[in-house]
Parts: sequence; C-alpha cells; structure tokens
Amino acid sequence: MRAKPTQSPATVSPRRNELLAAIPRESWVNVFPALERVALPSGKVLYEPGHEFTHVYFPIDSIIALLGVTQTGFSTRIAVVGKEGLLGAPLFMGSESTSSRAIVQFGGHAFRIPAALAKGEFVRHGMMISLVLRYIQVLITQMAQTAVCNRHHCVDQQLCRWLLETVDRLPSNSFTITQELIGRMLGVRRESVTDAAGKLQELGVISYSRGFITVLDRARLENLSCECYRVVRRETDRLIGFYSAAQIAIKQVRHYRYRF
Amino acid sequence: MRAKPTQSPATVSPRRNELLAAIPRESWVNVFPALERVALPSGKVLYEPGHEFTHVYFPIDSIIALLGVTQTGFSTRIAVVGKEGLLGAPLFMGSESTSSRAIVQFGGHAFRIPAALAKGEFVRHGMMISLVLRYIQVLITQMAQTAVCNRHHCVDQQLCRWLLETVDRLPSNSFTITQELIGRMLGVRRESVTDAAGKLQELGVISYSRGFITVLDRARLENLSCECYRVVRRETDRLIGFYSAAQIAIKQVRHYRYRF
DNA sequence: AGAGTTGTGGGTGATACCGCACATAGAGAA
DNA sequence: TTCTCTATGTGCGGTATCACCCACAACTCT
Repeated sequence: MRAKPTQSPATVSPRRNELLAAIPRESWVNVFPALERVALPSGKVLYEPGHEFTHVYFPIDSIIALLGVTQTGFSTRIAVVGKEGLLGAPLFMGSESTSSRAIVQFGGHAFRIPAALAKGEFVRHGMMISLVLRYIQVLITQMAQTAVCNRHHCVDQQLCRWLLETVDRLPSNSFTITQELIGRMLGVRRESVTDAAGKLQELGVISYSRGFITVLDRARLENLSCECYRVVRRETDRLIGFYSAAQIAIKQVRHYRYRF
Repeated sequence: MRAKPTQSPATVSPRRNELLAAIPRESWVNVFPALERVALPSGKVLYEPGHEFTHVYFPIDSIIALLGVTQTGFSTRIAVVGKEGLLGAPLFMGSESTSSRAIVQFGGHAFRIPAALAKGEFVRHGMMISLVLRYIQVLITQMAQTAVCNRHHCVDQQLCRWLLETVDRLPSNSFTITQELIGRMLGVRRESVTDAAGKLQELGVISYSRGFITVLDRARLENLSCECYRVVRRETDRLIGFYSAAQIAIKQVRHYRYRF
C-alpha cells in the first residue's frame, strides 16, 4: 500500500525549477556554480519575520508556505511557492526581510544561492529582472486573493482551494499531511478542517484517512472551490505560464504515500 | 461649524507626493513635463480588475483604496495608497493589469503620467527602480497583513486600523464618509460598522455623528487596534520612511468637514 | 506486548457576524 | 417652512465558526 517515491532525476537538475530553467544563458553561467542543493524537511522554518534573508531558495519537488502570523501565535497562509517560483522575493525589492514566516509545507528538495549573489545577478541582467518581477506579481495576486478569501469564503471552499494549489505543485494526487498543519495554514482550528474534509470525502471528491489524502475528482473540486483558485491561476498563467493544462491532465492518481 | 478647506499650494506641487519628491533629478526632467494634475472625486473607480492601466497616479491629498472583489460583489480593501505612494505598481512588474479594483476613498487631487512613460523612465533609471520596488514591498506588506487581519481580528479592531491608516494620510483628524463605504472596504456589513463605531464613540476615542468622524484620542486608538497597523507602519517606515513621527504629532484637530 | 503519543471523530454551548426589516434623523430641495 | 431622500440606528433570528470537551484508532518506542 505504501512505497517511498524513488529518487527521480527530477531532484538533481536545477532546471526542474521553472524559474531557474527560464534564466537566460548569460546569467546562468554565474548562477549555476553557486547553486547548492538542499533537502527541505516538512515543517522546517526557513524564515522568521524580521530576520535577514541569507539565501534565495528555488524549490524542485518541495512546497514552501508563506505564513502571516499574529502576536498571539495564529497564522494564515498568504502565498505558496513551488517549483514555479522562488523564496526570497523581498531581496529583489530592496528589503532584507519580511513580516511573514516561511515554512516547508511538503518536504523535498530545493536549490539555493546566497542572497548577495542573487541580488547581484538580478541587477546585472534585465531579463532576470523582468522574470522575477513577473513572478512577484504572482505572489502579490496570491496575497490579495487570500485577503478576499479569508473575509468572504467559508472554510469548505478554502480547503478546496488549498487542495488544488497543493496538488498542482506535487508529482502525485496523493499526499500526507496532518489536519493540524492544514489548520494552521488556513488559519482555522483543526476541527474545522476535519469537518470540511469529511464533507468532501462524503461527496467522493477526495479520499481521506488519517492524514492520507487523495484527490479523486479534480473537476468537482474546482467547482466546489471558491473563485480564488481560478483567479490566481489565471494570473499565474498569464504572467509566468506556469500551469500547463497538459501537465495537469496527464498526472496519474498514484496510490502511495508521500513520505518526508 | 463647517468650512471648506482652502485650496492650499499642497495640491499644485507634484513634490507633495513623496515618491515624486524623491525622484532623482535626472529622471525628474523627463517626468515633470508629462505630469498632469487631475481631480479625483470620492468614489470614482480608477481601475477595474483585468483592465489595462493607462496611467500611473501619484496622490497628493487624495486617498485611493485597492479592493479585492468577489464574483458576488463583495469586496475587501487590500491596500491603501496616499501621498506616500503611487497607483499602478503592476506596470513596473511587467503586468498591464491586476485582479483588484482601485477606487477613490477620499476625494482630492493627484498627478498622473501615461503608463508607457512611467515604464520607460522606470527601466532607464536605477534609482527609480529601487524607489518604486521598495514601495511595492510596502504594498505587499499591507496585503499580507490584511489577509492575517481578515482571518484573526474582529471588526472593532479592524475599524481602528482603518481609522489610523486613514488619518495618517489626511491633512485633518476629521473627515466625512458613509458607513456603507467603510463597510465595503472592511468587507463587512454597514451595521457592523455602526456597532463598532458606536463603541469607539462611547469610549470617547472618536466623535461620530452621521458620518462625520473626528479622531479624538489617537494613542488609545492605537491601543485598541490590532497589531496590523503597527506591523505595516514599521515596515513602511523602514522601507520608504513615509511616516514622520513629528508630522503626525503636530497635526491639529481641526473641526471642519472635509468636503469632496 | 504494553505504554505513551499522535491523529481522528464527534458533541455542546458560546459568540461573532450576517441578512433582513424597520424606525429615525438630518440634509438638501421645493 | 415642508417634503423627500439618503444614511444612520436598532432589533431579531439564523448560521458559521469557535473553544473546550471526550472517546477512540493508529502509530511508535521501549
């Protein structure tokens, strides 16, 4: 019933990160030697609010969540970064820090380069500027839509959105995660996640048991989700052409657990 | 009891916009002749989601609200732009549009330049890039914090935040606005605004009568507000040094209605 | 195998916010 | 002045989410 995914070549080529892959040749020669491959275990905190960025991360098969946090310890996911993007955007905006926290939502691998080098290459190459800025606009869209979503959409819909944004960035339609962690990302109690997930399972949209989630009916999940998923996806498509319809269509439902 | 504010020189000098004022001399010579002064009446919609930006606006004594909107017509203010910033940031990120709406929250004046010119000057001058990018980081902080705020803080606190962010950008501590419009910006019902404003008035923090609001006790308002105000303000200070403590301290409580 | 930890399922009452309905008070116009 | 209209103030029932409760299943470590 379970199998550890084999270490695919996917994790060893920096080009599997779509932003890195899009870097023009003349920038690449400077960036490539500095790339360091790192393993990102699930739950690891990559940045705390106010701290200085030391590296820019380019996820390959991992997912990083940006969380806004309150004084009292509550949090909300304000954006998500997968193989389509990078972590450390504020560096390119002239800021060494942000007020948000970055945690690894799904373990995997990433490449990283020192912050200073990233900034240097950024200002040197116009093509990289335009690339990164367009990606930052994607992040902005995510945050803006999350603000709307948190105000006007119910937990059920938000879970659908979360599921869609997650499977879009994973190699499989199945994955393991605790409800507690989902709750912290949506900014709701674990029990609310239990409820919402239970409804989705009754509808046959997902199968769900002890944290092992399989998306069974992607189309219906999109219908049940609030429009936020579509809005963000359309903007993402338009700006960096990340989501390839074909890529999603051919994804198979594989029944193994994604182990961290 | 009422007086229309006199047309101060404030509205005729582009340098009253702090971003324009900070533009280095060599960029300024290109920008200045293209600046067009426009009146922005309260409630005017400057941009609809998905439409193309035609101009970049630099508010002087007006306030512009960026609203995230839902399919069903609900909205939430995701960021606010005053004399410290500009409207049209996505242009500098390689995007001709956004998924949000821009409306005039308080009428007044602004200068604007054609979108194409703004982009051209932007890529030509490194100083302008860094200036604008740092400001965009401020907008990002606002949006991220709004997402957190909408999830975890109650309407009472959010109204305090809204009031603070508003008076910071107005020449007076008094202003007129309908509860309906505040509700649309906070993303709550008008009645909820009535309740929250009533409580603040009972506490003596504001005086409030038929839409005419005066902030009486700024310090207590800050205490009653959620931390979101402070977080955004600290980042704003750090990044573009907009809020000058002195500037706020010497502001007098003037009892006239701000007319549109 | 047993014990402790972690995750899931479900119940109950409190509460914040909503939707709606309606009365009222000013502001502006005739 | 009187009328009209818009925005404000308020009350009530409905609902989503919360906080806290407990029972139990599954996994892990000894």
